[in-house]
Amino acid sequence: MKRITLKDIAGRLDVSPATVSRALAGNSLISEATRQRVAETAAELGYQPNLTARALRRKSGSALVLILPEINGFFVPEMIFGINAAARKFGFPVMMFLTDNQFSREKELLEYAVQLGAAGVLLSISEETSDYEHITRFSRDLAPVVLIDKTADAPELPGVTINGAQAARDAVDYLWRCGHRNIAGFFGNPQLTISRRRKSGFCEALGEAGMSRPERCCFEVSQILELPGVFSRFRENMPECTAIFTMSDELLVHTYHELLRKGLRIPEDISIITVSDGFAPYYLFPNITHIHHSGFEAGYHATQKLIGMVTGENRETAGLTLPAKLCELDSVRTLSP
Amino acid sequence: MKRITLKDIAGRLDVSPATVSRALAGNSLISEATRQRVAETAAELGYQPNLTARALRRKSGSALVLILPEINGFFVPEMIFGINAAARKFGFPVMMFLTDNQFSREKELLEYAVQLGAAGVLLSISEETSDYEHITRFSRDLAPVVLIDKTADAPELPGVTINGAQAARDAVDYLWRCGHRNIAGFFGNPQLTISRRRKSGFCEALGEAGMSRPERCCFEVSQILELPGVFSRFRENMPECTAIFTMSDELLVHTYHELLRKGLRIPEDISIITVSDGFAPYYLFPNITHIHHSGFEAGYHATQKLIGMVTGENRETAGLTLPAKLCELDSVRTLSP
DNA sequence: AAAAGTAATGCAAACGTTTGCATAAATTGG
DNA sequence: CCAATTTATGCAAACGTTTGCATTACTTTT
Repeated sequence: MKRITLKDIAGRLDVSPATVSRALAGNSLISEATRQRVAETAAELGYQPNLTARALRRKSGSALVLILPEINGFFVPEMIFGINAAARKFGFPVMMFLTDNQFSREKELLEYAVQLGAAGVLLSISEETSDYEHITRFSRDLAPVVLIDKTADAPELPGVTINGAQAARDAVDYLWRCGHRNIAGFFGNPQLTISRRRKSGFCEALGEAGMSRPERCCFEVSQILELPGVFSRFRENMPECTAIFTMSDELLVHTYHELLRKGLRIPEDISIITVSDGFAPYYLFPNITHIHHSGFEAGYHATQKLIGMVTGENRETAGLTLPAKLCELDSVRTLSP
Repeated sequence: MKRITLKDIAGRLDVSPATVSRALAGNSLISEATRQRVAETAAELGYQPNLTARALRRKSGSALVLILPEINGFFVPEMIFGINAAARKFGFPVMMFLTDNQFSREKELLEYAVQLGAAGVLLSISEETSDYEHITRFSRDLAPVVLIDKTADAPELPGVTINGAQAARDAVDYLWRCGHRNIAGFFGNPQLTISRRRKSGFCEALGEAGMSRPERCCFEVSQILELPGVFSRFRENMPECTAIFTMSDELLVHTYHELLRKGLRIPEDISIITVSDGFAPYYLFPNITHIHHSGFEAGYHATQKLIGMVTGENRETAGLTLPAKLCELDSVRTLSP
């Protein structure tokens, strides 16, 4: 089927394609009468603008490119939902790509974003990424970039994330107030800024509470498959542990599984607290006390910020730190002194 | 920064843009010598093709459009992973959109796919969709469509999914073999073909095993928030129930939660089996016996099929039914007769 | 009534590629 | 050595939109 173009409408009405274009765009130079007629015939013929041609003429498309290291069932779905909500609100399509946590692929995909004429890029950096030059270059020369969730320590790159250190501190403080003195923390890949931030918040809070060498209480899990091994080490090193902090939902559910497998009851034998977007905590039993971090909000705000930069309405490139809030459920026991 | 175009390369080498285009495309008309020189200068200048211009000239882009009703943490992430794997392998970008399970939005997005010049569409239909005319029209006039996971009973539209009825039968047969005679089934929105198929498989299997009125054992949950209410009804109606079948991961984890909340032990007090892509079953405890349905495979095959249709290599529009396999873990108890 | 201004529209180029056709140069055959 | 063929390249149009700059037809001012 041949697609209807501006020329077809123009031909029907005996006006020029330019007039039709302007009429549909609501240009004030066009008389109300023709605007009407154009709108009618466009509807009648079922005209659909060719966004490819438009993008070519305008020298840049309207699509946002979303680059994620991977897609798992935790946090990412809600974040994508938020991204989509904001993108739809402002009429931007979203193209999604996965880097599989590979630096080389992250670079390739940024180049690909150039080829596609992306209006802007939402990037969650890969585990392997420690050099941000490809990103700064892209954002300087080509299109705005906003980092999301897995952000970097690069001040010139705006990022949207929670204050991970604070979230970890809040968790530790809460456990401490509940009487826990023997607290373990489970963290993801230490390569990632996000892991380091949460770990340092955790350690600082323990240190300030008077613990010496809080690093002893930290367990790092680069790949989720390593968890059972790390968990065994944890059991050997901290047999008296009364509470666990996990820095993500993924660590939570797998740690939960290990705990139940060892016959430990939550929270009678051991307490657990996590950072979460609030889904997993509700389908585990008992419901898991957590520091709530909305994936939807992160996605929505990052996209809104990016669109602001794309349209030029928002020039400031400061990042955004989202609040995280304690959500007290049933997985932490209060110890009597 | 100005992007490098074919003309820039052509200017440097004193050849025409046409020659450069052909050289880079590997056209055999171009001499080996110039092909070399072109390749070198292209690399030197950092040429990146403008895919927008290419799409305009070719009258259709290379992007695949993925339309999903929603994005949750179950099944969808793996499916997207599979889609991305196949799309990358063949060099197709993927644009993702969500319908929020609204029919009107599904239609809008299909139109939008036209505007974007999609090469093909992967569609998982919304809960509200019962009329497929917009889809058949699109696939007839514009670009190929492959339905995925949430498919329709429309023979002219190729779909990739599991044999849901068979999966449900397998689950029932297994429970029956384990000695269970009082089996309940939990199903999603009955509007969806996928729910109806699984439910009918469930009922048929129970019927063939000798149960009268197997519909009594079916519980339908349109919105996951309704689950607690439906679960209460289940407890009243089937107090002697010894085993539960859930048709999806989402139903599984929430049912699991309700069971534990009521103090029921799995599998001592009650057995549970589900259809799953094999993630949730491993992080719950005990590990959940399930009929395994790979989301990755579904996504990968659907995308491969779509690309085959796009490139014209694969003309046949028959759907694909993926195998589902029993994975025996620890959540089903064998009852002694 | 001529000059100046305003309103509505058209012309044509441009965005970067691709491709049918023409052409030029090199090679072959007679 | 000329004609026929092959090989390599260029020209120009096309894809559908947008937009600066004319142009036309009115209306207002002097």
